[in-house]
Amino acid sequence: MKRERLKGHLDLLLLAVVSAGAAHGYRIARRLADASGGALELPEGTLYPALHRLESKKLLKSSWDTVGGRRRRVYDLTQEGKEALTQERTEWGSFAKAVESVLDTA
Amino acid sequence: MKRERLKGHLDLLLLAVVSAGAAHGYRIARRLADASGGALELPEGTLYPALHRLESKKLLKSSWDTVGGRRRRVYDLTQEGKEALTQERTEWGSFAKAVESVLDTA
DNA sequence: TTGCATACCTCGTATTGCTAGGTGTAGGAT
DNA sequence: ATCCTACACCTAGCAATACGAGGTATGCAA
Repeated sequence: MKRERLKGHLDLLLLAVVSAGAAHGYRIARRLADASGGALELPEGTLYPALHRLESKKLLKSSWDTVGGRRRRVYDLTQEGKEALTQERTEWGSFAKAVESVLDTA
Repeated sequence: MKRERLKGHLDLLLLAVVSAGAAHGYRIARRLADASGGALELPEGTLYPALHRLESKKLLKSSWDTVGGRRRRVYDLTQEGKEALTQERTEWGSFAKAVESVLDTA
């Protein structure tokens, strides 16, 4: 997958994955990879800054957890995040449809 | 449409539109808008630099034309451009499918 | 004790879409 | 005559963000 392809769609994906249940970063990445059949394997330099951005935008909230001596930051959707996800889904739909139309025409 | 959503997909769209027949910038923008039902209306500051990029990458070639006193730069696909388009289409397909899978799962 | 999976982080870079501003032609309306 | 709209091109600088590279640390199995 060409890099930068995610640009503008990563928020949607992360919010969607977290909407399936609160999870820590590493698990989020695993879920994404699984759900996409391996197509979406996020480098950590992409994942963590993106989660921090979403938290600073108040779309996610986090809390620290310790399991078996390992610390995890667990993320969950905020109310705003749920609304943003709905909006993002809609916009993805329009965008994908528009692209498909262009590709069909050409 | 949230801005930046195009990021990483603009090349595909431009190549696809030009593949329907050589055209100058303004016409390319019109075709894109038409084919997408108005969803994809490129600002000129997006369009022209993108065309220049594609030409410098040798995916498009251009020549000047004058019609009714107005000068136009007409773009057409190179062989490399045709191959890149095929590749881009495939990658779009995988990407879109991956995103849909994630959205369906979540 | 070596290696792997788990688990987090940040800095710097490159890419690229967009805003804002600029140039100029043609033709119709006021 | 003047204004407005559509046509048609361009660039500089900004902003956003995905990624590569590098760093820290735990638990467990070979």
